[in-house]
Amino acid sequence: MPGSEQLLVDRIPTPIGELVIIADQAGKLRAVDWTDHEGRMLALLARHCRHGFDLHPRRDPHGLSRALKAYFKGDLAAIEPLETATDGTPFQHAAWRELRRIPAGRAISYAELARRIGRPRAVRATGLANGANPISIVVPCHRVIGSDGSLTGYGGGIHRKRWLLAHEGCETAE
Amino acid sequence: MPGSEQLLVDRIPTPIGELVIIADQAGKLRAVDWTDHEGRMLALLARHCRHGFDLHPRRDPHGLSRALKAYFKGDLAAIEPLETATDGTPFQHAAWRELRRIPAGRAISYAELARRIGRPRAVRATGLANGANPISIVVPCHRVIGSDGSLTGYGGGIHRKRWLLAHEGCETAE
DNA sequence: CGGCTGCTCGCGGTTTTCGGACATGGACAG
DNA sequence: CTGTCCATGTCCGAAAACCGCGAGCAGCCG
Repeated sequence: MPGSEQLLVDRIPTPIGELVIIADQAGKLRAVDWTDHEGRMLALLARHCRHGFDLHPRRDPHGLSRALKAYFKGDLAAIEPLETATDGTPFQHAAWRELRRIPAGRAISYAELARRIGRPRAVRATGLANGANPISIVVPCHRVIGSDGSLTGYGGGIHRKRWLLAHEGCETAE
Repeated sequence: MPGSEQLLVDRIPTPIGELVIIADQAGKLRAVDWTDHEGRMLALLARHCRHGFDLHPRRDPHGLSRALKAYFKGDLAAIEPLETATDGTPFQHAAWRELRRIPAGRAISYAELARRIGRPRAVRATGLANGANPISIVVPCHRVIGSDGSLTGYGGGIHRKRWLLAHEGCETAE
């Protein structure tokens, strides 16, 4: 079918569940999410690929799986150079770009994130944009927590957010 | 920009105004419309090419312009073998496919068209699908008229519909 | 008082929902 | 013969709902 995106998909195990990795032929990440939320992820993808897409299983596409495995083994910086390609509104892009500037081991509040993208009052909207992030872990939406230090929410489940922050050596309240 | 469609565009004069012809690299027609409705056409294209598209001027792409010129010179069958590639809903595709089965020189009613695609009661909807046709002339939406023989409507203007039907040797009321 | 808890309300981008318009025509009432 | 009503698919605009928040305030307890 002409015009339909040809995507590469791989799956890797992690201490907190299996991860699905989707890349395009240019080597850019299109989506990363937990297997048990695969439906939601595919729905997100489908919304942006109007012409449909084909998923081709491929071991370690463009070295992306290797990088993610390294991250889980303790090489936190392994995911930093990875390139991503996502659709989304200008507001969402601003939020996601800002997320990648948060270093591992740090966590900021939703209010702080809103401030950094120049929309200090769009606090709740920032939370929404966070939840719409198609690329878990690499775009570290888990590094944003409540102003009072509580973990608030996470698409993959709070326990994973807690694990990831601990893995990155971040002391958080609660 | 990766993922954006590369399209070829040409323009030809006709007795009833300039025509814009848009083809893809595979040689299939993507759109045909009158210059004075170009805005509407581009909007239609944009709706279906989410990732954007680039238009490259090209004389007579894949022989399509030549075929259309031949049609206007009297070789009515010249446009019949041309291949098209369009987006659209299943209902629209059914309508457009059925349109191409109407021979030059014939005109049927919206009700008859609705009957032929198996939705005898979706008469008005058929008119809408007709109006959403991106490929004027080649997909001959002008060959559909009111049950009482009146020309009803046409995206490019009624006068063009009348001219086209006369050009094809079709005697219509009004 | 000082500190903590819990509730309420406003914030703003995105998604969903809803109502209308339209390239018609047949049935039915007056 | 004329007017009215309705079926039917799709798009568009407006309006409302939805939330991965956070500040402000009342109430409660030592």
